[in-house]
Amino acid sequence: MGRLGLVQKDAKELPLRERKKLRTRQALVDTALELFTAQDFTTVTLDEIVDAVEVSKRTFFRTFTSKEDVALAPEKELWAAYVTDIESRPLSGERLLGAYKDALFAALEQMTDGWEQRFLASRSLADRTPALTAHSLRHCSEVSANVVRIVAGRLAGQSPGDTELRLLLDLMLAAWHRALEAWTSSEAAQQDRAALVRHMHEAFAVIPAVAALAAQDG
Amino acid sequence: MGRLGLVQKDAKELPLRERKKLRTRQALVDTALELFTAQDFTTVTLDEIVDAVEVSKRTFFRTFTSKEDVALAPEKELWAAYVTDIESRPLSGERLLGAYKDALFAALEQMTDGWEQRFLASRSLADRTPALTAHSLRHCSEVSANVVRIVAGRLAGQSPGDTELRLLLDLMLAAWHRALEAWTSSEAAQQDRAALVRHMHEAFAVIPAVAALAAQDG
DNA sequence: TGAGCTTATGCCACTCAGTGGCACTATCGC
DNA sequence: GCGATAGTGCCACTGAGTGGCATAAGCTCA
Repeated sequence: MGRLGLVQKDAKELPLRERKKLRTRQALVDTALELFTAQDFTTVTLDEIVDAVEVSKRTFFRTFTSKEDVALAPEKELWAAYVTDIESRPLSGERLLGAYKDALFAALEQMTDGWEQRFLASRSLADRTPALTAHSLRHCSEVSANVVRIVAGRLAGQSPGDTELRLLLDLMLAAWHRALEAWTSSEAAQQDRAALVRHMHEAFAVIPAVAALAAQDG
Repeated sequence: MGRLGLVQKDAKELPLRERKKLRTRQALVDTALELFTAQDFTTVTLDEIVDAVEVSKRTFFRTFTSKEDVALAPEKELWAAYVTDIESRPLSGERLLGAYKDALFAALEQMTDGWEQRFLASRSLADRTPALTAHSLRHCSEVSANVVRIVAGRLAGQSPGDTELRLLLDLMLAAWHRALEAWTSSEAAQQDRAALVRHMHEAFAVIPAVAALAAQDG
């Protein structure tokens, strides 16, 4: 579909300075995830990371806001694509959950090659590192608030209120988190993107039953 | 109903050493919330807090795990009561959402006098402090996992699967967070416990509509 | 191609959260 | 009261994150 080609073209059109910045950024993410995976998020020190990449600590903090930030870079990439997709996606009062879900599948598809390995490493780390869990949840919550603001603006005044929009999104995100859990805890051979999509379908398939349970005692 | 009397009796029966620990703990929470509210979570330094309470920094970290921990103490208190309530609450496969909700109302009632002021301060801080938002969400997520483990064990094998149990709980928690948002952003005169309960009812009342939206596009 | 502007980087010193270790003091059980 | 058993204070240390300033690298226009 030429997506990758487009990205390369974009990259080539970027001025040298920007390309260098992106290159060190990518190097930082890669080596950080490598070191965190080999050892552990808490034991790996920032100095080890910047020494390995041969940049100063100062440069690290101009690229990332914190040690957690670099470890969650793949996740942030995904959510950025999600927001972009939602912004340009046709919406209607009904089939909202469908739109929420479809945007996530679409965002997933937009990730470049190699993203899934980084994302898997990032998620595995987050599952066993409290500090990363916390940062991940906060980012997710910020994105949710943004998405609801966008969607509410688009459906201005129409059918579902803001609270409904948000609860529905949170419900989908809850399912997404179950899917992630299943994915990261599955055997290594089943940790590619297709498997993640399967887990997402399974988790989303549970939602109707939950809706029934929720409806039966208002 | 004599609940408060019981608590006082319990406190009196505690050995002196324990009572002292509780006293400094309470002093730390109170002054920390005071200072954070007067200034700001990030600008208030740990030394200021421990100087005001006249304990050493070392003692602070024997009582709390982090600076965030002390700021979220009222919230943790509530969730501890929630888990305790769930553990001893009769459960059935149907009316699960009802049980989740009722346990929260029950936990709220068990909080001692003065709790709501501390909780309000804590929540207001959390709303405008990223680090606190993150820690709060993580704690909530850990409690969720625990609650589902408990409930799943009690309903072993029965009707709803673990995923359904978790998604339903997450849905309730999403509503709870909306209620909190409404409560903390309301005018000061409407920030007592009764008002919080009203906001909870309002938020929970939205769930059926969300269930309908979720059911219509599986 | 080079002068001059702009922007990223490196380096240094600093603050502050959090930890480990050890001596000290207060409580408890008898 | 007298050992045993805590909790506390003090001190030195690591490691994350920030501010400031000099330097180097990339960009722009002649």
